[in-house]
Amino acid sequence: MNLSKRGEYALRALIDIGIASELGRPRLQVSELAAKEKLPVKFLEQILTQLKAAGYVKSKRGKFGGYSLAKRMDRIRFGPVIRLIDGPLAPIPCVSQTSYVRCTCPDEVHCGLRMLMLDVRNAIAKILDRYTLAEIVEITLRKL
Amino acid sequence: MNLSKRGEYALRALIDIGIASELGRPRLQVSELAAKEKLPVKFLEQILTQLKAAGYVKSKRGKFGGYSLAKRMDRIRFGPVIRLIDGPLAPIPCVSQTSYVRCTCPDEVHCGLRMLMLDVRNAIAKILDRYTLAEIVEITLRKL
DNA sequence: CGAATTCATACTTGCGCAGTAGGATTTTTT
DNA sequence: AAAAAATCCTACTGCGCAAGTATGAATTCG
Repeated sequence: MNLSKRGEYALRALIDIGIASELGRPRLQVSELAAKEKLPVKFLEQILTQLKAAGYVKSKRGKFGGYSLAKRMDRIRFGPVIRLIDGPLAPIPCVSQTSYVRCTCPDEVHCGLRMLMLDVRNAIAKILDRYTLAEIVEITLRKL
Repeated sequence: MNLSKRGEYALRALIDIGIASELGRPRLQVSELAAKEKLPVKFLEQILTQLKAAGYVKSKRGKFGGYSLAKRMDRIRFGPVIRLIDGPLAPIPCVSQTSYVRCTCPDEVHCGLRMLMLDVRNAIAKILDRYTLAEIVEITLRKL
C-alpha cells in the first residue's frame, strides 16, 4: 500500500509550488525545491519533467528560470498525479477503474477478496480524487 | 498502493480454508489450495508456513494432512494479515500507526501531504481492520 | 560572451518480489 | 518395516524496478 518516493516528491513539489504561488512567488527553481524538502536535485528534475509532460507544471529555462503551475490549483487532484507516477490506486488490478485487468478467479462478481479490495480502492480514490491542490495548500497556509 | 502477490495469495488461502471449513471440510492441502486458485505450490507452501507461524492456521503433516484455521473466523481481520505479509498499510511511514517513522518535513502537524496521506491510511485501515474473515466467507457463500 | 538554469538520455546500484529447488521430517497405509 | 503422501526447512535465482548519478546539450538573462 505504498506511495513511492517519486510519487511523494512529486506531491511535495506541487504543494510547494502551490504555496509559493499563493504567497506571490509563482515560480520556483528545482534547486530551491530540492533544498526546501532535502531531496536530490537531479532526481527531482526528472520528476518535474514528468509533471510538465503531463501538463501539471510549466517551466522557464535559463537564468531565473524555474517551474510554475500550469493549471489552476483547484483543478489539480491528487489521484491523477499519483496514477501518473505510481500507477493505479487499486491494490489489485481486477479492481482498478483506470487500468482494469481481469484476475484468475472464476467468478469475479462473487469473489470475496475482490469485494474487499474494491472497497479499499474506492476508499482511496474517494479521498485522492476529491482533494484538490488548492485545498491542501489552503489548509497548510491556514496555520501560519 | 499495491497488494503483493504474496499478500493476495495469503488472503485467498485463508478465504478458501474458511469456506471449506464452513462447508464441513475444515482441512485443505496445499496442493488443493494451489489447484483451486492456480498458484505455484511451493510458493503457497511458504506463505502458509508464515501464516502458521503467526497463528492464523494450523497444520497436520503426513498423509491426509493439510491446513486448517487456528482461530475463529470472526477473530481474523484482514489488516493484521496484510501487515504481517506486506508491511504497514500506510502509504508513507510518517502516517503509519503500527510502524511510524518520522519524515523529514519540519512541522509534521501542519504538513499538507501528511494530512492527506493520514486520511488515506485511515480509510484503508478502517476497512481492512474491521472486516473479518467470517464476514467475507459469509458473503461469498450467500450467493451459492 | 558567460553564468545559470532547464532538458534529454544513459547508466548504476541495490533490493525485494516471485518464484524454484532439494531434501528432511512426520504421518498414514499396506 | 517400508512406502507413500503430506508438511517443513533453507537456500538459491532471476530480474525488474525504485531511487538515484552522471554527463552534456539547449536555452535564457545580464
